[in-house]
Amino acid sequence: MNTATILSAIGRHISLTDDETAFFTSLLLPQRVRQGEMIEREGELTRCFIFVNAGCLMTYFTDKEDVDHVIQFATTGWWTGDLHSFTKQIPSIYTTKGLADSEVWLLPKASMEQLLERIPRFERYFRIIFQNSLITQQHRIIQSYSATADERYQQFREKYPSLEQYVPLKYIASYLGITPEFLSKVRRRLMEKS
Amino acid sequence: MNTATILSAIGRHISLTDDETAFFTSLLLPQRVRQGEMIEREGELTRCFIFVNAGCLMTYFTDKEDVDHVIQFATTGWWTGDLHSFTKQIPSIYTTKGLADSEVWLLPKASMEQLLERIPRFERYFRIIFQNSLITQQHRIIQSYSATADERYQQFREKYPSLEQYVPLKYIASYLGITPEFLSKVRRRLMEKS
DNA sequence: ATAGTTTATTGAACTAGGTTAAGACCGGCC
DNA sequence: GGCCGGTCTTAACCTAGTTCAATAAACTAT
Repeated sequence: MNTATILSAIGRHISLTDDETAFFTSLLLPQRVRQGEMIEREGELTRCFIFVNAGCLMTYFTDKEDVDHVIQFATTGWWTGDLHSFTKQIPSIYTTKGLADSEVWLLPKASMEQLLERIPRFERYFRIIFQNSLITQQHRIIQSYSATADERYQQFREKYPSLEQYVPLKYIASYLGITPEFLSKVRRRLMEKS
Repeated sequence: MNTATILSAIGRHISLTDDETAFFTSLLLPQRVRQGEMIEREGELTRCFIFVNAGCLMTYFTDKEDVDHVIQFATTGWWTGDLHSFTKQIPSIYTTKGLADSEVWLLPKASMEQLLERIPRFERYFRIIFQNSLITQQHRIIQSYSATADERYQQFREKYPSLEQYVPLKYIASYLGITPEFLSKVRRRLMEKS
């Protein structure tokens, strides 16, 4: 498992010396995640921030009626995990599992703190990552309130074409905030139109 | 208009020397916003990031059917504005206006960049701000998908009791993703119960 | 190959929330 | 004072999306 992907992702926002690169990579823990395997579990503390090196993960919330709600998919090049649990060290309300056999880099909380202290440019890096993520989440909220399920599905397909290969429809439905049955109807309507 | 509020908000996350404080405050532009006045408008570039010193603002999105969707309220101590427009310098899709006579500090984009360059600890400050905001938005998405309008309204009241004094019900309805008429029903049901 | 499990689809009955329209209330303002 | 524009509520009807139940198709594991 090599560091090319993660270093290039970071290189898009900040540049590092060779020493800094070496220090950073020394903090990373490689891990494999099999399809269906859970890497973080509801109720446990999130000890690591997760970078997807290959494959695909999803993070979901299980409500009081035991229904899962997908809050995020993450493919190659994305960070994921429960930020709330990670930063405050409280039990997570989310579960993260592999949608395909995947490889991830784990950055433990203590390592993250060392990293930010020793190379403050990483503050910048994560500031930019979180800022972009925030913009995306705001769009998602708007969409969920102003677009119909049909529109949301079409925009999802346009925005994340690469996900369709990994993600079962029922999880896409969940991500869109509808039932799998209704997604079926939506898909049918779209097929009939074209 | 004095800088005590904004400095204390920042002091909660990073500490500054007197020189740094002076430099930071020299970048801020004070502005008054009257109730109903728009401080950022859909279609225009967002030139400044906004800190609410007193009063209350709201940011909303107007959809193709001309319906407004409130995406954020901001009272004393909160940053607001359209991050997407601000960072990429593209026309904003949001409008921000005063819900009450308010005072804000404006931080122009160029000043923000100078600030981050000269005092990299501000990268840390904004990293933390965005990270917390991201956590909040994720909760909001979960809620919109897993809670009923009744539950969302009650949780809103618990979470932001201070907003009720400023915010007309129709905007609360919009924030919750329902119509004002339906919020009326919800409120009535709650009254009858207790 | 076969049985068992998970995923996707279909249709009928249902409900949370939307729409439309009307009236009550309230505050500003000439 | 009286009018006017905005806010809130009520009620009757409407619809996007849910629930439930049955079936088909696709994986998995023996």
